[in-house]
Amino acid sequence: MFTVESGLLRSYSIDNKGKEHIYMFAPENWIITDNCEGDIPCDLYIDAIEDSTITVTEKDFTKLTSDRKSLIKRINVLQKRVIMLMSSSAVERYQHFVETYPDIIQRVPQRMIASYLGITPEALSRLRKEISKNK
Amino acid sequence: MFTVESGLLRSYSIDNKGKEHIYMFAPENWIITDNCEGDIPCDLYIDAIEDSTITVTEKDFTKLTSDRKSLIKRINVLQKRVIMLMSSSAVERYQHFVETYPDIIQRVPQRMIASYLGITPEALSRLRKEISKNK
DNA sequence: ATCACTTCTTGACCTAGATCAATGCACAAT
DNA sequence: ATTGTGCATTGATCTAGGTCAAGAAGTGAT
Repeated sequence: MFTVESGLLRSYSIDNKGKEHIYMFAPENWIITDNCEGDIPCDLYIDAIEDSTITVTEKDFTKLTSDRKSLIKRINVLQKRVIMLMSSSAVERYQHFVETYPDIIQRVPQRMIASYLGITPEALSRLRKEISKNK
Repeated sequence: MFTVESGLLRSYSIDNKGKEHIYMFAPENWIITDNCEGDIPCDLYIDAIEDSTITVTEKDFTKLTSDRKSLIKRINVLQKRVIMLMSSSAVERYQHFVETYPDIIQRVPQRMIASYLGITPEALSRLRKEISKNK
């Protein structure tokens, strides 16, 4: 976990085509971290855009209150979502959604899943058809 | 702040064309909230997709530690980012970025801003040209 | 001054997904 | 049984932004 005293850092991911996607900028007084918990790979790189002075803090998950843990978990979900929205196609986002929330998919109408994925119901319908065809 | 005991909730925003964008689903044992702090409008609606039982907790920002406040602030930034990625055009995202981080725009190369916005450097170049023309 | 390197711009073309309009299909109410 | 009403599907067309390739313009090293 880095606290930026001066300068400017960035965190970014690299997608499967080697393309960078900047996740966030961290100027003076910002905190930047990869938000990774233990096992899960975070796919987030951090480097400096300007000469910077930073202080490094060890994040100690064992010491976190359950309340803070749940906030961090939420940040991780959102982080994944931002990265997916920037770097994945509708098909990839749908497949990721199915894997991550297999139960929810049974319980909500398709137009809502489309809305969550950021596409139209029409696009979702076609994309599902395509997937089942290639199965 | 709602804790879902059973059932399924969703939170969503409505864009300027009246279109809904689901921000997240909340099944059993999830916590869902609008993450709004006092003054800022959050543009996030919550309702139930299935019959649900929930417990309501007042979030009391005055009692939050500064550490938790900074986590919540980060969530709000991410939330805005997800909603923008789903519902706004590249031009709108760029303009929002300029307004929100006027200083950063001077300090990083354009291709990085493009990368942050989720578009290519070429698209950003054209979009800036277009904006300056219509100014 | 020149070469190498990188960023930004511009042009031509292409593709994923949006939009609009029509149809089919389930389920509920009478 | 029939009439609605909302959801999913399909087709035709359109468009924002991507891709690829070629300049232009700035910067640093020799």
